Amino acid sequence: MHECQNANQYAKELLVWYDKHHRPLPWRQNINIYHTWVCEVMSQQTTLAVVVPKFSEFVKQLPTVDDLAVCDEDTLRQLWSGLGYYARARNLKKGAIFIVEHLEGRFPQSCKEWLEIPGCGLYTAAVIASVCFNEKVACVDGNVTRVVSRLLALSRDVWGSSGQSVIRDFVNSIISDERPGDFNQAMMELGATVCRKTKPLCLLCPLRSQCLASEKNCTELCPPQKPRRDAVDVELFALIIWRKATDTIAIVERTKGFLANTVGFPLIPEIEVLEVKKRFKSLKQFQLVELPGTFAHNITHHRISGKALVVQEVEDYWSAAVEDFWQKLGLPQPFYWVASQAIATKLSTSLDKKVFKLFHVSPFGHPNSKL
DNA sequence: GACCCGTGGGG
DNA sequence: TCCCCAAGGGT
Repeated sequence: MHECQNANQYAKELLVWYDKHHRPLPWRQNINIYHTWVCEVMSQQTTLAVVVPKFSEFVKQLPTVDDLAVCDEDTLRQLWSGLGYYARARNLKKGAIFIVEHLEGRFPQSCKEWLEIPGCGLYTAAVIASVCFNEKVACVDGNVTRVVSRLLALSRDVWGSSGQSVIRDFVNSIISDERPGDFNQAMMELGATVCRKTKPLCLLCPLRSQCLASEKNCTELCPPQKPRRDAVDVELFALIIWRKATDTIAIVERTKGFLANTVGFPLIPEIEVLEVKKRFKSLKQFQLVELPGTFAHNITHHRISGKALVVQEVEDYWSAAVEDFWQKLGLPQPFYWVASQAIATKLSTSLDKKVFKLFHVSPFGHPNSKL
């Protein structure tokens, strides 16, 4: 097992290094519970270079938990645009509402209490509790897992729940008594900048003399690679349903599956396109144009290849039969009409922006061009 | 435990 | 161009 006299040594060396070398991230300037919460949720599975500007804009537009709790969905989506994993934004707002409505706007004070907040798991609750409340609780993310697996030369699986427990127990055994928050951030910072996945900079590492993987020269084997799913190819169509009379375009709220909790163009599997085309073609009020070109987009392990179909209503039809027809088409609901000039500002997902680009550059599709 | 969910940046 | 991946959490 790990000896206690070493525990202080790990923390001591690490904190000396951290004080000297940590990056000046915006949320590190002065500790703010709301800021810490927002930046940690934003940072989940996301690179910090992308997070930093998004974080600043987010807390500028929504400075307090009260602002977040009452913000409109469109604002939230725009602030989250480019970050992905949109459930995080939904949970963040749910958490804000919970804090405002059930905790009288007072933030939870411990790791255990933070675990009750939507979107806060073991990692996030531990970071907030240690950084904001000086709670001595280990936080274990991908960086920390890598650092510890090398310190202990663990080449067996460390990503499953039992492996994560081993990592967490070890970190709890060496965590600083005086500065648990800085210690946790230091472990992550070390993993991000020195104990990197590939080409670790062992010569710069403050823990080198205590690192078994460095000693055995086996950093490449520790930790073992996370298992990954094979990519799956998906073909789909985006529908650009455009009312000429009002110059508006149909936007749907996606409630499940890909891009849940976002709004954008209706998406249908390639295999259903024929049926949809047939239904529109049976009505003289519509003209169909399949835009030239395709767009490529990845969602987790799905490799999406997409095309866009413009469905233009050249004579009035929707005003009378819209609800019924929409339902018969099996398109996502609810939907609403957005002025074509305002479409670009409504879209928040990368996929929708790619679709819009196909539309915008096309002589067949541009709202300002004559069809 | 298995599987789900986005995106931008880097090699 | 293509593949890899990053300060995870929910179901």
